[in-house]
Amino acid sequence: MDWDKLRIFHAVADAGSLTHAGDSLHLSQSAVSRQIRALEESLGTTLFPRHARGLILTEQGELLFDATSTMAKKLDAAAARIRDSEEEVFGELKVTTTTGFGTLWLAPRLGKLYERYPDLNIDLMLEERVLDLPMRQARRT
Amino acid sequence: MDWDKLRIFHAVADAGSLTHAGDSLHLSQSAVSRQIRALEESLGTTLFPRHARGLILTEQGELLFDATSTMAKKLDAAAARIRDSEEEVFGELKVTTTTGFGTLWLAPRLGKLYERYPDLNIDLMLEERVLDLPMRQARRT
DNA sequence: GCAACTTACGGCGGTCGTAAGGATG
DNA sequence: CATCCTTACGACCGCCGTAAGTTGC
Repeated sequence: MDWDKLRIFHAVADAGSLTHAGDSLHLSQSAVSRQIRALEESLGTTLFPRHARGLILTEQGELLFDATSTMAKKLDAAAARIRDSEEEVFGELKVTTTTGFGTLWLAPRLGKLYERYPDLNIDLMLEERVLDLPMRQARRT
Repeated sequence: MDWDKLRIFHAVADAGSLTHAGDSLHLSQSAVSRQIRALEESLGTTLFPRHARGLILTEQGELLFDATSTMAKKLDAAAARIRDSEEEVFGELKVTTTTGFGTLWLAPRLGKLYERYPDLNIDLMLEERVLDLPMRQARRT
């Protein structure tokens, strides 16, 4: 089963017509029609009565629409939480390392890290000696 | 957002590796890899740490996995209920109509109906006169 | 007749699988 | 060193959009 067809179906059931759903999905009416037909075939059932003026869900359609509504809701909530969780990474990060390692390995990778977490303040300290970590000179402030 | 990628993601998180997920999805490992990458890009986050021996979910991955688990569960339940609801149609259906209509319009369509509901027993009575419906001669037995 | 859905068809985009490259334990 | 993931590449499948046909009101 292709889950993306469920997304299409949900839009159609929500919009009440293939045409309107196609607009909001940026898809042609025929594309939506084919997706729905394929979904119906994979489920072995009819989701919408044939040829109604405004589409009405069958009993099976209602069942599926309940499911896709929950799915859409869960997905939105999760996406929102994911976005939030990314913003949680901030503050200062103090890093100490040897010059060679810092230059050759670390520096090229810091760009991506900073790109992902703009609120992260990175303090890179390059020295030839290795800091004594138990002394807590390298810590998150 | 392509919902089908969520299905792939769910299989991967469930299996714990791209390779194993590919097996159960009947997809190659590289295909799965690309789907996951595309999903990560569309979400702007990282779902799995790079290059771990057995894949481990990031915090965002856990969030998404919660959602897809619920989605998969809802979908399965709905699909089961849909299958059940189809089996509810059974019994005998007594149909009366004029010969012309029955032959030209109705008969070709009964095949599909019977195909969908094998438990439905159709009793087709062709007559030239129209039955008097209020007399309850056409009823569901 | 109009508005909506279905279906046929040609074209293009996307995804697949294979295979080679790089990383990890 | 074995296993897993990533990436490059060529090919193919499938889906899209257009447009014509059909149905219901």
